[in-house]
Amino acid sequence: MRVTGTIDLLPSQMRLYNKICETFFAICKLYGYEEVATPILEDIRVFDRNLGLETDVVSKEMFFLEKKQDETLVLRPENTAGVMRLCQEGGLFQKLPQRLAYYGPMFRYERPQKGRYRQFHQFGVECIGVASYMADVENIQMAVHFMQEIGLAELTELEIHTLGSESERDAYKQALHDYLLPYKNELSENSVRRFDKNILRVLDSKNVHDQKILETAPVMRNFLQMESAKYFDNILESLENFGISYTVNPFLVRGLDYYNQTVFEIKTPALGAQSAVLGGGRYDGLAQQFGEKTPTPSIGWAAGMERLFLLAQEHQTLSVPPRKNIVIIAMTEAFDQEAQKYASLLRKEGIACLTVHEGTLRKRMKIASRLEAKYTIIFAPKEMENKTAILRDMMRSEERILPLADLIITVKKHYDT
RNA sequence: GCGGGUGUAGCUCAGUUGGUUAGAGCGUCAGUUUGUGGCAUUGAAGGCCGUGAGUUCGAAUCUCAUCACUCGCCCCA
Repeated sequence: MRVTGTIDLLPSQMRLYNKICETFFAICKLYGYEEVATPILEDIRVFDRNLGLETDVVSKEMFFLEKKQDETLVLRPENTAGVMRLCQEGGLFQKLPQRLAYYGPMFRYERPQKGRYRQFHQFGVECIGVASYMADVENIQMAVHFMQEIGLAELTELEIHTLGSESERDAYKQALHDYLLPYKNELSENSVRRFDKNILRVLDSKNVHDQKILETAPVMRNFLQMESAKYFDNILESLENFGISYTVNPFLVRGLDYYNQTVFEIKTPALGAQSAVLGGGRYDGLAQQFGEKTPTPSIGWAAGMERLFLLAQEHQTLSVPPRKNIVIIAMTEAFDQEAQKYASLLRKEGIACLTVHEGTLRKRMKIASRLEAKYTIIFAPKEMENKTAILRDMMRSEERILPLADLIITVKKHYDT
């Protein structure tokens, strides 16, 4: 009985899964991002105020653990706040800039759906302490690069927007509120809810009448001061120069309160309702929540492993290498020891090797085949009399008889070809 | 939290207006000159028809409940 909202991964799936992980960390290495790890368990205070008390993630989606005295523990619902905590407690804010990466399980108590699970895994990167817009560009470039490397570039697209500074955003929200208020009883039920909860989300309404009202609504762009506008334009210009295509989505609103200025998402139409596979943005104010005296320019993103995995699996965008095992078959028990001995020798050479001890030769060959054997070595009575063994190339269906003394060196020679 | 759909073999699914021993394909296992895998072929095993109650002479099939999965809404990765 699997717990609701969790998934198992079979060996065959795990290979693709690991390939995605390896790709992520290879990208991190190329951009100079170092891996960190924080606990899955955190004090609730890491998240509640920092993500926003009114956000869904905090208000209804966290897994609580039994209270011990006056501390309340939760399973982390995301990891940007956790990384900020790590930076503070590990003294990393003293040595800026920091470029950090993480991977691990996150937990949100939601209704499971395709690509949405209660335990899911996020890849994330955070660039802390670089105020230049080049940090944004680098970060986004990295995200796009990651998509390309796992073959999802064709299936996804980048959307970007800016929320401006906190004061600019507040001014805009106020203006939007003032504009929409007279229309409030005309708005769709959904938009009314958004009006009260997160007014920017009203902009994203699919309702035709709502859209008509929104046609003449104030736009964010006009509330940006010179500095913010220039910052955003610089990013867009750079993306174009680097050949990264994007769509400016003025309705892009992120679900966590700590974002300011640049926000972006990588979306796919191929996953049903779960269109976002990666999301991120700037969060210059978050470090202060963890004790920094002044705003610390920071930007990062997180990608959902399960969503990437589903896309890569369904669209077969990533090839996983064959296992390339060597399988040793001892045809009679008398050769078991010998088989193990040669298996050990091969492993010492860094070559993956298994032995098969049960059943008829036919049966054992089937097992070797299923183990994706590149070569099968057969220790058979007739050949063993002359200190030789059979080496079978499973792909080519060719065999030859080799002196035992040449076995290791021959396999080693052909293993990587 | 709110809607819709589906639960039959390891997997993907059939199962006719309720009617005797519940089927297929794939997979598994065992054979097909007992010293050779993939292909082909023969055969076998494998199901409390999600769970509980009800209607009925009789339920995989109808009703209710419950659980799980799934797709949307909301939100997000």
